[in-house]
Amino acid sequence: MTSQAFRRLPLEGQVVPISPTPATAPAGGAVAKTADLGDTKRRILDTAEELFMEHGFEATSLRLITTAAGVNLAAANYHFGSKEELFQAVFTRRLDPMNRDRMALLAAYEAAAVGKPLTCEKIISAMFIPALRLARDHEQGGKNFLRLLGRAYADPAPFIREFLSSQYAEMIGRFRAAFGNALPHLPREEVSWRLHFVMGALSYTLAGTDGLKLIAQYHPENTDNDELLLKRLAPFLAAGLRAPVADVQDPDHWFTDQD
Amino acid sequence: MTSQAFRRLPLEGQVVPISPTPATAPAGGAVAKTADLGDTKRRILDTAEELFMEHGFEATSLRLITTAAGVNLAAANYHFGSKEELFQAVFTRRLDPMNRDRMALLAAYEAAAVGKPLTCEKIISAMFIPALRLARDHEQGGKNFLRLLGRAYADPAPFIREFLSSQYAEMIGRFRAAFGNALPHLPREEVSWRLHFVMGALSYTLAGTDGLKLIAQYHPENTDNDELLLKRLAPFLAAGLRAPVADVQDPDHWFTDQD
DNA sequence: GCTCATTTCAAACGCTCGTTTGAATTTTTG
DNA sequence: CAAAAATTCAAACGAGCGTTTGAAATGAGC
Repeated sequence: MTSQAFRRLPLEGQVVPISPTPATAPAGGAVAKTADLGDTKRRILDTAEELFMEHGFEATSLRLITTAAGVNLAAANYHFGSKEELFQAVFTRRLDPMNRDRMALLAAYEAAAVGKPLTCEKIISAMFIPALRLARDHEQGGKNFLRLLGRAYADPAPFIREFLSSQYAEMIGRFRAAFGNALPHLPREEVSWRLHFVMGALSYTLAGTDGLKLIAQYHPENTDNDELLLKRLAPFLAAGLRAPVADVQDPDHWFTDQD
Repeated sequence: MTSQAFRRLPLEGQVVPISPTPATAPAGGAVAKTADLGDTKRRILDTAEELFMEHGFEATSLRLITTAAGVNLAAANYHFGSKEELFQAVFTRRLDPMNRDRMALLAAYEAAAVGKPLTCEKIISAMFIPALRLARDHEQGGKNFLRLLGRAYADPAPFIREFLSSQYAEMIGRFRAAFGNALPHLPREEVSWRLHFVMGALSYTLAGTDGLKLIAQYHPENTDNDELLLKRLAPFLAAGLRAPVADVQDPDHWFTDQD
């Protein structure tokens, strides 16, 4: 507490108010005259989003980011404080509005259903539609972010895990409750497990790593068919959610017979 | 090609023959007198497995591994050549026998079925049982490895992706064919997609990151219930695999109505 | 017991990393 | 236009990285 008392940070920095109209206003791209005003921050964010997606957090250096963005190395620390804070800023910019949309959409569905429980497909669509909007609106940046998000789910770095947990806590709680209402016969614990599986398939799909080159032979470059992808995933997950509960007390069926 | 002509490597190293009886012989643990013979290599492998699982590839340094293993830093490069080769050795040691078991089990099921197509549950169990055996046999090492494996699926490092692809190519092909026979009404492309989703949920579950603290409130320390976990996952996935095919040509149902 | 190959060890190499610094520059303000 | 604030810049810091080296220690074979 002696030498590093105050770090130089821009006065505007760190406080990132959620834009009231994030979808309609391109957030800085409309102003034509001073295109370079506040451009550094956005350029760093965009480039970091792409490179973090491509190489992961640890393997992406600030030098790589700032060089690719065409800005000075020190600008990253000046505008964001540290590499971790930059990483979080990349997420907050898009994840916060997306989860807000998800919860708003779920609430709209529930209000329209006036008490009746929603179908699983409906709840799943409340999770998917905001993700698809993100993928389409910011044409390439959005897709980069979804892949980055999918990979971050599996990143072992503690600060990433804690950050994502805090970002997702509220949304997960709402959707768990919704699935619980949609599947009243299912034990609450089973609902949690299946929501876990849903998140797994979703994040793995969004990550688009295609680790096993499973789909590559059919879609060597799956450029614009994120919709198609999620439209195949939704029925799969809905059917899984509605599956009969396994008899956990009778393990013999699964794991002993091998004929 | 002038200075790095030949690297010093142990004569036995790099060539890791698949043990004919990997499950019965503990592979080095039985010899009591010379417990330190060849112990360095195994200690490095075990420690690397645990630390790679805990921190990921990039964030785990060789110094961290060798210090925790109680061996000299240079021993890692001496026995394995490089950090990447050590990483691959960690995987090969367990992944190769596991996938071999999976294919053997699938073949045994198919032989017993004499031409009749297997059920999805049966095929899934051929994927799960060897993984469960791994989790139980080497009591803690196996579980560490499964979590490491789940995380590696989402790792963006190119050498990891290529390595896993080559390791999995044969097994995935066999299981895709099996699922194709089990679900003859499904287009082949749809089978590939659903196998992709299965791998996603499986890897996410095996990784055990529990990024969103979904299950934590019920199982703060899920120590010995990997079986339970996979027994919940199997019905979920089987139901998803059998789900009716989505009408891809009619996107309106999913993505336009929001009432 | 001597020889020779194998393994271990401490030390160093060159390099990249995230971060900091202080001056130069640009933008804003009065 | 001058003063002040905000931003950019080149340069450097200390630390940690993977890897290499050559000598010391340990093993096996005759």
